[in-house]
Amino acid sequence: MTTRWLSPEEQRAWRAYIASVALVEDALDRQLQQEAGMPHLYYSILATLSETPERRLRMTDLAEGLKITRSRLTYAVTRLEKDGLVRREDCRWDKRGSIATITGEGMRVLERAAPGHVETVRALLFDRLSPEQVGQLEEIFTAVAEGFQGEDAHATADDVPWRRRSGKSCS
Amino acid sequence: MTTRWLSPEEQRAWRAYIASVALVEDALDRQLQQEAGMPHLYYSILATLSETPERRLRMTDLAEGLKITRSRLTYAVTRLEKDGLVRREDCRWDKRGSIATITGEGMRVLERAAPGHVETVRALLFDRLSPEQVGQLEEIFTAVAEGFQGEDAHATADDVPWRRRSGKSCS
DNA sequence: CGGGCTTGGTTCAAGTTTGAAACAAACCTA
DNA sequence: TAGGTTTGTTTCAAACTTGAACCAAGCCCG
Repeated sequence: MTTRWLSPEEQRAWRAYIASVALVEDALDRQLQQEAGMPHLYYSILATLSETPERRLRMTDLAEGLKITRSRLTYAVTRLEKDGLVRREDCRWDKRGSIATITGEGMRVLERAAPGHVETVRALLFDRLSPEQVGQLEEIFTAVAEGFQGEDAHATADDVPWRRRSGKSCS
Repeated sequence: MTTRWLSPEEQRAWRAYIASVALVEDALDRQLQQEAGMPHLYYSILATLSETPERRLRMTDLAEGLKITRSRLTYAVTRLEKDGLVRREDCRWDKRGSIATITGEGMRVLERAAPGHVETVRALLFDRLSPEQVGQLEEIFTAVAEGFQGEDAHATADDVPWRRRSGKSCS
């Protein structure tokens, strides 16, 4: 089948998207590195843990929630643990499991960094959008994210190079 | 001033955005790694060079166009050069300058990879959006990107941690 | 001309990410 | 219940990114 290239409008959209994502991620990383001494992902790990009822999450669930690989998470948590912001505990029900908890110190760092982070997100993104656009943004990326949901359910997953096969949640 | 936290809707939009960006970038990297043996950025470097009238660009211009740091580009071009897909030439007008050109082999690799890449972009993004949403996407990220334009022009740039100071284009 | 500042690019070490391989514990199932 | 498969996590080496430091080459102005 002959390739359906991107239309001019799609191309413009794609380019604007790619450029913005790079700029926003960079800016976010830089801001958080400055104010909290960690990149955005690490902040997100703390944030995710802090929002959980027990302030703890199994590694796999955390990785899935953040859409990152397990090994990336392992590395990040090891660093955060070294910094005393996160602690690892054993899972009582499943001896294979490892549970990450945010420490008091972790909470303090997070709370100290949060305002600046939110300000930055606003400055970079929301301040530049109309209320309708915020709604559109949500719909667009909800749709995009949905495209990935249940990936491994399909038998075709193996054929498709861009799909990541991964395990199921089980916390 | 007390922090203006994100509204629930903003929060949903932000999360969907963050998750999708991670998923899309990963999928893109994986697909290109499979089919072209290089990550998305490297493909973009080739693509950018190929679209230029002379199929060449100064390092700084290339870096600015792709919104990446010079050092990142240096590394990437070194690799691509090692693979024979890009060549470095001296800039005659400015002896400091270095110009990256895409080689014939680079063009071939690019052309071979392009259809699969476009397919993937469609599958991940455009196939999931209505025509109106494509327009919205473009407007949203054009606005976001514009927020960064002329960064260094402002005297306040130094105060703001998320801004990257960089030189002007001069090709 | 002769510093001194700016610009274009690379280099280097430290940090991060990737993907495959290794392990161990849980889960079948015959 | 033994043996094989799946699941949860880590490990390891190779690749990549970051930011600061460095080196030239252009520029500017007295």
